[in-house]
Amino acid sequence: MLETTNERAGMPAVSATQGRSPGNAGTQRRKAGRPSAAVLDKAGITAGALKLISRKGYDGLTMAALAKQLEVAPSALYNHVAAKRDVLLLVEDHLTALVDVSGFGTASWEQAVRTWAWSYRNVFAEHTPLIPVIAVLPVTDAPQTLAMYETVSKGFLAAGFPQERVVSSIVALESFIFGSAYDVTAPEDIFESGSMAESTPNFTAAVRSSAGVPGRPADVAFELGLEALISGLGALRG
Amino acid sequence: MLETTNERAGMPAVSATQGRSPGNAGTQRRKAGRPSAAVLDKAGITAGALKLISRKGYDGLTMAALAKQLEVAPSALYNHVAAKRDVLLLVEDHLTALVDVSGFGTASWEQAVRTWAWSYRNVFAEHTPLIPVIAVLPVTDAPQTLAMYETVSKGFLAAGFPQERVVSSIVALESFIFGSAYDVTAPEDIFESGSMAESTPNFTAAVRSSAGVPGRPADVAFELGLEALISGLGALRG
DNA sequence: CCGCTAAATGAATGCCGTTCATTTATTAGA
DNA sequence: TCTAATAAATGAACGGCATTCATTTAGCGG
Repeated sequence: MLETTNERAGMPAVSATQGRSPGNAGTQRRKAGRPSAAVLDKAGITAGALKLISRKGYDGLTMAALAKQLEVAPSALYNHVAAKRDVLLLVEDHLTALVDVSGFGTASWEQAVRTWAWSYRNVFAEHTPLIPVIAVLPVTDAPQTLAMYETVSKGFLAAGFPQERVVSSIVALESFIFGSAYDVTAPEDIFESGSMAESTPNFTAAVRSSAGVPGRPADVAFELGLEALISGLGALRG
Repeated sequence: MLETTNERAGMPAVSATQGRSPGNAGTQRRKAGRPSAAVLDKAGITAGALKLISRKGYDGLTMAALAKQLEVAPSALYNHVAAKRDVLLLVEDHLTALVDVSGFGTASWEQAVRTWAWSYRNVFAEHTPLIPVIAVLPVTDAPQTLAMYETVSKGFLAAGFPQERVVSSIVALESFIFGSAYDVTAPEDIFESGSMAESTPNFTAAVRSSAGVPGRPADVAFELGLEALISGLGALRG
């Protein structure tokens, strides 16, 4: 629980320990037993996971690869997390802190929601494998996520939303945001009907004419749905 | 490559082939080599996967378990699907055919969308592990899915939607539907803030007052968002 | 000083998707 | 009608995965 941020500053401890034979590429082993300075902590694990994700994607995020990244044996990770799910949780909470909630309290409700929703979608579009985790995640375990909900709730209440509709309104928006995050990852030709085009004339024509609309398709659809939700939900204010 | 559709009609061939000694629990071995009557086909694999999913959930859907369910060696499956992803695809396309599109052509656009969206959400709420697959799935590979899009597109066009907005409107609705399907699976106490309740007074109060609203929380939020989308998108008709 | 606990290693486990060589049956073509 | 190609099954094997366990070592509290 300490989360001592200091030990994450420099190189991992092993780098100072090794290098006795110059020219060794840094693959030197650490002996068994507890090291004098702790090598791992949750912040370091989070940082290592993020680096691994950005370099190799979520397929590359394995406990073995994460251990290697941190220059540690895989089993050492289990002194700090109970399972891989906990690593994903750390990453999720870290990312949620990046979502822009600054509009609440400074801008109109409509504009604050716009900023928040676009930011939220953009952050998780790069991290869709986390979405199934988030969906089942009790907020208790994710303090930053809880903080985000607090700010957003306060904004909704200040805008005149009746208390009992705040959570369901946020959930509706969030559902749209998560679904739209997936949409960003879809391949461009996802709607190419190929050989069955003749049997689906209406859909095929609609897809064709969509091609002329400026902007990324996922952005166009998100804009459309978000504005519909904002005006529809906004009408329910007291 | 044949994909002879006829062999998909009846029960999987295995049911007719086995059980030579009645009372035998079906653990009988088959010799190596091609059997006279084909044991596997895509319809049988789909049915086996669905049975497995309903009994053991998606964690229980492994290639080994599926093979056992179909009384076949695991490697035999790879004569019919290239990878496990293909099995999920078969399941997805099967489920999409269960989505109710009957409102399009018979009811108002609003009512047709309502029926379609609720049905779509309910079907996939039980199958959320498919959602990441659907998101990346080119429709070419899923004929039933393509058929659904055709019916829905036709309904939107008939309701007066400009052609170039049909696809993005459907995508926006679908994003909301997929996100909401996840929401159904969330545990009841997902918003219990626990020990941090004092630092999140607005959110905690909102969660408390939500408890008084009748209906399942996921349903309330879905209703709210869906009606907002219907009125917001409906305003864009020509 | 001594024992407990924390944090590391390294070996081992069981499951998973997938591949490959092999066997056998069907089918197409000369 | 023989024959070669192909299709569909078995069974053994593979590498990778998350996770567990015994062991070693270091620091801390009584």
